[in-house]
Amino acid sequence: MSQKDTVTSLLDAAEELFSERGFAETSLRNITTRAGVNLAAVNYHFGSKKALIQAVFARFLTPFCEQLEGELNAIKIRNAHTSVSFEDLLKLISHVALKAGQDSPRKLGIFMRLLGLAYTQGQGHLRRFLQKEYAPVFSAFMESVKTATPNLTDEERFWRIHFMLGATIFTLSGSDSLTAMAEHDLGKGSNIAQVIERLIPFLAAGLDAPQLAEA
Amino acid sequence: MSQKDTVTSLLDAAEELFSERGFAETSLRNITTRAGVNLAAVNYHFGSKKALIQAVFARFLTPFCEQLEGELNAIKIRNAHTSVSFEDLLKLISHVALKAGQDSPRKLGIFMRLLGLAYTQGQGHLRRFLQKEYAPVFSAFMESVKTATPNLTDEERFWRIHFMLGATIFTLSGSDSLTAMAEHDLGKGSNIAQVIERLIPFLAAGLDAPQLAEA
DNA sequence: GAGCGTTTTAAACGTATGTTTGAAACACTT
DNA sequence: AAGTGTTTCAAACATACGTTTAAAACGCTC
Repeated sequence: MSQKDTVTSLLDAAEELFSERGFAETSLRNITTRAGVNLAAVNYHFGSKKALIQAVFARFLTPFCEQLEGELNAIKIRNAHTSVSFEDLLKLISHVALKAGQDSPRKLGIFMRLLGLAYTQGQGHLRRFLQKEYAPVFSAFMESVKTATPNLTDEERFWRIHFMLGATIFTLSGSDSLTAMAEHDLGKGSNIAQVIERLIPFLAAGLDAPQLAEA
Repeated sequence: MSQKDTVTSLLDAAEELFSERGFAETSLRNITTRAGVNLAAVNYHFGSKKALIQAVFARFLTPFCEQLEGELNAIKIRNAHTSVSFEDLLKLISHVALKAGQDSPRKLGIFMRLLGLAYTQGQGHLRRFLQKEYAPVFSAFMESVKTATPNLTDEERFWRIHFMLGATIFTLSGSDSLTAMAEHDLGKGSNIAQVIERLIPFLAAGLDAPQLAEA
């Protein structure tokens, strides 16, 4: 009956509750109750609710970005003379993402939902935190995308990347309810890895779509 | 100096503030202050904050769905003997959407952001309201999509529709900040109509992507 | 086992929220 | 102009929130 320590329990509870209800709709009392710890524990261990939110992201994002950076360098070295295709990059990032959430199968879905919330809910402090903390790795990945898609104009690439981001975050963050819907309507469910398998050809085809003539 | 009546001012203010900050983060005092009316006006005219949220959606969605239903029937009659292509359906719905927000150019973006919030934020009452109120039109449109894409398995179509939904909601709801980003990074901004123009080929290509073999 | 830094606890604090109230102001018919 | 139903208003209400506090409990070294 190894009981987790307070900090881990808090992060676990906060992660789940935030992903279910959003940040503002989740109170510290909700979190501490589910974690089975005292209300004051959040402010004692993290300092504030905002800091707790950032810690939830950091726990997932820090190892994820380290892993991504490593694999990115590895593939660049491996393909020093040939070129890295965009589909290679897609597979690379989805592989790293799946591995980052491997301890619990739902983790990746939960985190994708959090990422969606980070985009949509106010939480200016969160955006600033993510920017300051993880921008370099993100930029490096974007540079690789750029050299992998030399046929696209910068503008077209910019927008298509965000179309892909939207499709990914939206469907993976809602994968719980979507697979439930699919199971109900079609009799066939899916797990998140299967959704990603379906997603990749869709994204690859979208990125390769015929380009409108420039103005 | 025609001053709008209280109900309209409240809906306008609520719409903007909700889309900027989310539902829970926007207080009735924020709304009534911006609307220039008394705090009690919300509960007098709408009954509660929840009812106000639903009213904001209804103001956009009711005419939108009526329009969509009409155009859908029209195109079905027009193409009684030929078939309606998926790209026709895409253009149809984007046309109706652009028209629905035509009075103010930002309206569509604002509403898309609200739609994204409806998906991500708790607000169970909202989902129930939207389901009860607008499910029939949505289903009719989906049926048309189904007959327009006979080559897709039900499962593949289900997922690709949601990939498309995600790309659309995500990029259109964030079109303000994304166009700002594009302007900053590339020196070229866009309006929402141009984003939709870029979106359509992307979505069409994704939907037509080669299909994996069934298990 | 005494002493001490760390952690947990129950209680309270101040503030902000959604909602209700009862009187005042208004619009409109007779 | 009186009367009536509707709308506005300032004030208060009860509740929930994030945060702080001071004491108690704990873990560990000497």
